[in-house]
Amino acid sequence: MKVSKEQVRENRMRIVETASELFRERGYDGVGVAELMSAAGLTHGGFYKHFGSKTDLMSEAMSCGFRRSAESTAGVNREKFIEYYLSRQHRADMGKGCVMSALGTDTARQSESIKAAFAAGIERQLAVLGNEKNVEGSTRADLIDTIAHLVGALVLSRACPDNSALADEILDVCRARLISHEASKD
Amino acid sequence: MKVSKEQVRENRMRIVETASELFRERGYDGVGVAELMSAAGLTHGGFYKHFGSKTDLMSEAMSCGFRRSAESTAGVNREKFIEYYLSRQHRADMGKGCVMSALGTDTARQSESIKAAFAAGIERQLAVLGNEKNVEGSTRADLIDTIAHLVGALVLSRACPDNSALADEILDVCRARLISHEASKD
DNA sequence: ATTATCTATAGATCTATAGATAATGC
DNA sequence: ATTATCTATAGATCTATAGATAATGC
Repeated sequence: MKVSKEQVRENRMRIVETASELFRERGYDGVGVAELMSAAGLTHGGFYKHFGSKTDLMSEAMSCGFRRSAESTAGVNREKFIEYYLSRQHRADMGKGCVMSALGTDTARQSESIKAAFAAGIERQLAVLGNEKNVEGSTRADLIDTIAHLVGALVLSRACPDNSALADEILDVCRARLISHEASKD
Repeated sequence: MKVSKEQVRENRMRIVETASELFRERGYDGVGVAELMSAAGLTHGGFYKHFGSKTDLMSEAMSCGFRRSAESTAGVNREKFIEYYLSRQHRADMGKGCVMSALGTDTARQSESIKAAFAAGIERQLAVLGNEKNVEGSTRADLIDTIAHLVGALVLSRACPDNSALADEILDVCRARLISHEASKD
């Protein structure tokens, strides 16, 4: 049952990517190793040849999620980013969405090494947003402020009953404020 | 081993309050019924005479936490509230702090009835803030916007390594923005 | 007599490990 | 020969229930 080196690399990557989505969807404690491996098309016993522990995977899954976010954010200007971030679509798909809003609170309860991966992810996101033409005038403080605002709005909206008026109101209010605040600066 | 009716009420309340803190500290999945009851000074078998399930307790524990927050927020003006909310002290004590930032993401993954309790808590918090003299000029939209901003800043700061520069930077940047934004309105 | 709490346990998880297997890669 | 994956399981959880106990409250 041994597989080729390339297959091993591929399997490992698939585990990380599957975990990255599942952890965002259901939380760190909400996904077991067996289920995770099964979702990746493997049996759970094999897990420990790839990772020392479930916690070790968490760091990698987090970095993987941030990398994906950075990729899909590259080239998007501030206004488009805000519109995507506070969209119903993003709210509905926690597994494929922003890591900060999906795993922020989980991370607060975990080890320093996982927090370090989270902080690196924030910096990565700040760097991507800071690179865009349309936010050339933005300071680092502007970007931090915007990101915190976005994360809070999404977290609160998701915690409200599905399709409730309040859930939508939160997104709509914050979107309007965030975009008009930008406009008033120009 | 039967106890008086008053003792029963007292025990029930203590379970809810203990749960309210422990859930905020370690998350819904991070606290077991046995440990919870033990922290409340009881044995775990007795739990199910008080609550139908652990999930049922979650709703009550959440409302309890929001009630406490509303109590301690009453009479605090906007600027003081922001300073407390984004303080190192609040960041360090998740168990006794804001429910929205501690359980927002947990709630997003739970049932509609728990989300309803969360939404009611948001409304309660909005009502308290809206009642304060110093925010008489604030619209509902202003308050929602402010709360989202605060929650996001705290969630991100807590997810960064303890005492890291970034963790403090997030609090400091958002505090300055939130307070100056208010000042510019006057 | 009722019933809140206790002890004990059922049954289902969960993380991690042990040992067998079989295909790769020297 | 090495080793990634498999099956099987150990040992520790976790939620929930069953039955005993003993003090309240009719």
